[in-house]
Amino acid sequence: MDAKRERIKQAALEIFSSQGYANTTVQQIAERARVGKGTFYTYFATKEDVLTDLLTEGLNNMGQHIEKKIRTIQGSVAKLRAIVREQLRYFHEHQSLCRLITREVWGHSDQSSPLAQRVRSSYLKMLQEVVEKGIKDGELRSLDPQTVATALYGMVSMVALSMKDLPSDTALERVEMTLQELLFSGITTSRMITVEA
Amino acid sequence: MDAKRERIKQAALEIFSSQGYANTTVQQIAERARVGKGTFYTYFATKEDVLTDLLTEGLNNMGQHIEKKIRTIQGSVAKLRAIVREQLRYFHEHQSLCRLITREVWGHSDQSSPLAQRVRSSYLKMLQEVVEKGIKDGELRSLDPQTVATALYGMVSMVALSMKDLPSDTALERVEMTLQELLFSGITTSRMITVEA
Amino acid sequence: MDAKRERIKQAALEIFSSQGYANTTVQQIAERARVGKGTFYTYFATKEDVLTDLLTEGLNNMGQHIEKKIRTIQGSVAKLRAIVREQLRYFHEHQSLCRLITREVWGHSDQSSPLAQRVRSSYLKMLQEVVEKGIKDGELRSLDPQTVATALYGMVSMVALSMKDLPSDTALERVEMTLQELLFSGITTSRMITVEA
Amino acid sequence: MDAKRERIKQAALEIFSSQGYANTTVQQIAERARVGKGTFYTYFATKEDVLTDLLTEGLNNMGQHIEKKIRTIQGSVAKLRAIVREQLRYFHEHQSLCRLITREVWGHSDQSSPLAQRVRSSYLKMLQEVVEKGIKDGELRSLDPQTVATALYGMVSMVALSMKDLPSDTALERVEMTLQELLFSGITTSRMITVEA
DNA sequence: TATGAATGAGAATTCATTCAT
DNA sequence: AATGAATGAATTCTCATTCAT
Repeated sequence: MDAKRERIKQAALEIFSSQGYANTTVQQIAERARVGKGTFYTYFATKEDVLTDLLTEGLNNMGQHIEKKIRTIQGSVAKLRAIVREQLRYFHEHQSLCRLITREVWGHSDQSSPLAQRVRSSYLKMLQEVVEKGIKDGELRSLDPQTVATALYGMVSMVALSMKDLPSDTALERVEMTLQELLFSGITTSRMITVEA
Repeated sequence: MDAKRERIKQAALEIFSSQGYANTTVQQIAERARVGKGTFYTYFATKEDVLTDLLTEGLNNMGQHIEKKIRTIQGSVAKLRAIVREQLRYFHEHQSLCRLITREVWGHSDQSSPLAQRVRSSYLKMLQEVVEKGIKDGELRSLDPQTVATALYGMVSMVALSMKDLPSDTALERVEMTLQELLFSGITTSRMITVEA
Repeated sequence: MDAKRERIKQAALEIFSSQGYANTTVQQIAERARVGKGTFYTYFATKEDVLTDLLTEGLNNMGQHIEKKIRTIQGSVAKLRAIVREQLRYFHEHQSLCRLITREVWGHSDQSSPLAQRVRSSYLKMLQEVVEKGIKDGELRSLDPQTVATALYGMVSMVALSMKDLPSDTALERVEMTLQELLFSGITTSRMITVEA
Repeated sequence: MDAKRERIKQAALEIFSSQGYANTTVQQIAERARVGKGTFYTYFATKEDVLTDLLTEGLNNMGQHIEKKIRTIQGSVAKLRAIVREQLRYFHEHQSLCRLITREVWGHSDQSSPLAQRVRSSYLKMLQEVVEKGIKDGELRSLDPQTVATALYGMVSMVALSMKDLPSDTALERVEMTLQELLFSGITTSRMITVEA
């Protein structure tokens, strides 16, 4: 039964996300997954393994989900719009995952966790490439792509984390619109005139 | 000697930030602070107390630091500019604190940690008020202030976390400019025309 | 299929001998015997049962083997010679068994393991009887039979344990001769003159 | 208090010897030493560390004790006599140590435990040298020194293990005399005539 | 009969906290 | 005030044994 492995992962995700990885005991995970403590170790070699699994799989899934959505979209601006929309929805729907990534990936220094480093960059790299393309095509302003990608990611994920547990769909849409406006047109009423180097 | 208390706090901050709160032992903190393990408990009742201290004090300090900077500044846009600048510099200079907040405040669900809740909102509230004022004055577009405040915070802090350990001052300035441009004027070359409700 | 039972015993013996009983898992035994872990329990009720089986059977086999060899031999000295020769060869050929006996039988206090007690004495008793007969017949000097039997056993088995894994037959013969000389004629060049009580 | 370290070692020795290392829990050691379980780890890094300590120290002590005794003795035969006497008394007085060595040193294959290898040879080497000297001086017959040393060791230690817990001193003396006779003059009434190569 | 997934009792080890000095 | 030795609760992980297939 591979359903058991999934049950364990799901249980782990939920508890990790609410208490943090380090405060979670294998016992708790097993109980929530309704399996024996020993069974946990039939499916995962160590407690850390579930974490790794959850993080890589979670980010991979989101990455694939989003890539599929934007593949057919023309134009970098439109692509970025879709990314904001999808990342927000994904993290909103998988708030536990988002919290886990924030805690265990962004909350670690690169040196102390090579996993964090790896996981972090996989998704960001895609964002960055979209931004670079947009700049080359003249659709986007010439800003440092890496900074832009990170800022976009940070903006969306922290907003997702702030949303109360189950806001109505309209609330979600309003938040999304706010982020889109902010990101694409800026916060000011009058457009700044900037002379770029 | 109150210097000892500060030494302990500083030591704790550094180790918490690089290993995470839960993976840090009181022994390690004491060693780094060059005091005996028992001495730790002369100054703090529990290990968690240092964390609480660091988080509240850290965010308070940043809040006060920034409030002082913007007090004399006229105009909401100018104020926000200053906030972005100062928060980025503060988090860059205190990357440990930033990481700690990300881990222990944003990485927790509100329910599981009332402290997180409290700490989180104290700084955000100020941001939000500046945004609200700006909207009322017509300087800022009419976007949801809470979302904008959170987005701004997330953007800046994740960018701060991404900066390699000791970038040159010019690098810092370039990142700052990118964020400013992004936030105030948006990412697109052509201003979106949006009809607002 | 009773071959399976033997496969399991053989596998257990080898692993017990090299890692010790307590460090050996049923899993390892099953793997080495090329059966499923559950199958182990078709043939043995508990892990300890295999150990008991191996020890009693091993010592019994050696006992029978040796008794058969000496049955037709006349004279106690000749009998003892044969015993030294055969025990050395048996333990050399079954070094695993010898190590197991040393570990699990001699390495336990009598109280803690009645099995040890029983197993130990079965073979020693035979030795002792041969010695007693020899003394009565005037072939052997009047030394305490129990001590002599134990000494002989200890001498032979520790030497067997010391022999590198696969010494040539001539090496084995040289060792055997050394033991025979030592035991029968003593270590000194000049015969000690001892007045016996 | 370094007495505590000794209490722990003594407790460990006793329990290891009666139940075997692997069956002994740190809990049991701590209880018998009348300290908390955690205290055990103040003095020893791991459970294995006590074992190592006991084995090396035990054999070293015996080695030194015996070397001191024989240093002033002239003649190899006399030296060997003293060795038999002292090893027997030492192992009789420290039966726990003897059992521990038998179990954990002789009961392991060399490959599986480099410690065993090392510990085993340290004492045997000394024995062997005495034998070699005796042969060179013509006091001892020309037998393989390594085999003789091992045989002597095995003989004495297994006899020591067999002695009921607290035999009278006269019993001990009788056993000692038996071993001496056996080792030096051989078991037969008539001296074997052997032509040596 | 053969199997291996499931399980929980149990073991080593860690660590926050206490307390006597 | 400062210290570190002492402690036991708590945690991860192992493994003999059971049992449904």
